[in-house]
Amino acid sequence: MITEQSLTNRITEAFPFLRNAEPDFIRHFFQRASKVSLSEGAQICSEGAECGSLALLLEGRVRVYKLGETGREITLYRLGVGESCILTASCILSHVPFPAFAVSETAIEAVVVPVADVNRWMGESAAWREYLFGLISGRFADVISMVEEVAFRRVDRRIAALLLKRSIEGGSDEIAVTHQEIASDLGSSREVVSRILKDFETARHIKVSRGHIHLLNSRWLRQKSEEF
Amino acid sequence: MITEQSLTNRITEAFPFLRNAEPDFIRHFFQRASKVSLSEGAQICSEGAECGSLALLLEGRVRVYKLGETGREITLYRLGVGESCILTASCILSHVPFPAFAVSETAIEAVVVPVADVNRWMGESAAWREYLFGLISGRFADVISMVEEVAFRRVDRRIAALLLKRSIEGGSDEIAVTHQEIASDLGSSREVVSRILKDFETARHIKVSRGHIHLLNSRWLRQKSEEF
DNA sequence: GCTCCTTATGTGACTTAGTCACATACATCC
DNA sequence: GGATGTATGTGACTAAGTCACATAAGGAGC
Repeated sequence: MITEQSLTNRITEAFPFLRNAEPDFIRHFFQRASKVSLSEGAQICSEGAECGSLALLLEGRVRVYKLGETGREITLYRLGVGESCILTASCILSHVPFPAFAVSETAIEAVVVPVADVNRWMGESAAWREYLFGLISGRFADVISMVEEVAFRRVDRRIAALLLKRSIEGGSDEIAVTHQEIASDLGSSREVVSRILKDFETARHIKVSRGHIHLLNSRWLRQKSEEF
Repeated sequence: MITEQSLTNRITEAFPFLRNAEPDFIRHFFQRASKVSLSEGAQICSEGAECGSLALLLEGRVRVYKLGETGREITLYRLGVGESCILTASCILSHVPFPAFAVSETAIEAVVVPVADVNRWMGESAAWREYLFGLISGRFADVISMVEEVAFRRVDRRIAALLLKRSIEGGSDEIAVTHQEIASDLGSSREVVSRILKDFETARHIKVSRGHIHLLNSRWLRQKSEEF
């Protein structure tokens, strides 16, 4: 049960669908919700696990990824504030085991609600239903474009796109990332990433140092990322 | 509106969730539904299209696929009797354009219902809700395992698995498929498939002829497909 | 400052996959 | 039985992934 005014305000801020939701639903929601915190790097869901509750992200970022038999990884999508572990929801609602891993990339605060309520509210609140459906479709689309990426796009272009995205997100042309992290994001391998980054550097489009990449020529990277 | 007894029976047969659904919902469903037929090879949804209705498959099979800029294709999943173009549903419910192509692989009969009802019934019928959610999660899981396949599994193993699956589905060790079709299914290219099939044939595990593949050694194929 | 240690990165040699530009083979329809 | 369209074969090349290492960069502790 969440009652504290400042917290309910924060939650309503992070989840705008609550503004337009049915008063009854809102009341139930805060009655049944509780708040949890997790530190960075915490395993949130493991492959095959059954989820007993749904977490709505109030603060922080979560990475959902697949792990290959060879140890390689690929990021399916990320969750930010206002989103929720929708794969969890999907599993909850259809009683299917979770087919991936989820891990916190930053410290996290979340609002959690029990499975039973997630289900019940589907029938009671249009706002809740639309919120969940919107998330699921969004992630579904993410994963589909991931298939497209992996199946059809060249790794050098995908790396260029990733560097740009990170630079924009971080608001700086200096980004803190290791080659391994890039590889795990893209589902490629570290050596391949290293080699391509080296090529970029040789052509003076970036500057690499241990754990950091400095973008020197974003225009070129954009062009590269848009080829095809 | 569908009233004919034999047809409503057939529909209830294909969509068991209707058995346990609320009587009111069932009545509305048949009131608003209509039947359509499509021939093989018909384009059902195109990338970027907005879908105005939801189709529930009564007979036939649909392939949903992505098209790469280079012309290569990859199958995301297939729909059979009792399923429905859930990507459509997902797009309907979240007002997002359809991110792929769907085409009929056989002649098709389907029950279609207007978007507005799809939405409204979500609030009115638990059975309907569970049906749709079940489908979405199922497809979501399909696409996720597709990402895994493409990112991590070797093409020869994927081909072995595909041959076995087709053989089992068709109930025969003789399957009618071209190399191009296999490539389009897996998101690979025809030459690669041809070469791998040649290798399989040289090792006497299959026999290839124009448009057909004969499995000679299913046990070996299974083993191959299960490596990793 | 200097060592130790962990983690990050570099590299060559090799295998697997995808591309391009063709050549050939097969089926069937007049 | 030749023409035509589709299916398949092939070599040469580029891109990507794997393996087995070598090397280097930075922090912890002294």
